[in-house]
Amino acid sequence: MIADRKKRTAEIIKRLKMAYPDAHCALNYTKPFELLVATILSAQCTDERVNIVTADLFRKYRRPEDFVNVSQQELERDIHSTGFFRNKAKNIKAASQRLIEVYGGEIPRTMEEILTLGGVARKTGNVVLGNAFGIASGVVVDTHVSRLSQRLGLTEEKTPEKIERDLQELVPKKDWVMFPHWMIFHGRKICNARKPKCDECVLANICPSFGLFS
DNA sequence: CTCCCGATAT
DNA sequence: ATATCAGGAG
Repeated sequence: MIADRKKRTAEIIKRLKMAYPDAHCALNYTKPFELLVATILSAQCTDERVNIVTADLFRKYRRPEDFVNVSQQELERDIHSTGFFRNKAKNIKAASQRLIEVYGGEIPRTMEEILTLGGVARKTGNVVLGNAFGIASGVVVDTHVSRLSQRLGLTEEKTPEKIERDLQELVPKKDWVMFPHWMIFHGRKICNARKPKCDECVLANICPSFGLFS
């Protein structure tokens, strides 16, 4: 059962790695703090849109202090097009405040500490720790990783936390950071939410959901 | 579970 | 018109 899943996961990793050798974090950033802000903005928004917004945003706001000092209203205008702008502005300001007060303006390097920032849960924590610091704190489970893991039969769970636990059992720790990138690239290009292109999928012959959505 | 929310593809 | 996009909090 679990051994079979593990073997299939290894095959999935092998094929996706081959198909997407250039998979990477698609959010633009030049330092860990920028990746934290970009990832908060990426909730229910395409990373393409986030990159358009952060191009100007990171020119105007360079340090946590800059987000603390600006008015809620002005920050809302600056991030408006990413959606959920009231929550996101509030979360970015609160996280920046705590970064200054408790962590000397630096992003902490453990999941436990990152989770105290507010507006930041495991998904965002894993993105920042994995991509900015190279720390394999867990497996990023976003909408793509969630959807593909279910379709591929790697999990029957529904919540991100439970799916992540299953994936940590199946995916070798050395691949924890790259696995989500491969899954996300595949989710965007082939295994779409709406109409997956099963006829073009390199995983077709080992996918329990082959043809199910087309 | 609901709510937050604009931009885009279909 | 509607579903979906590197989610998180109450």
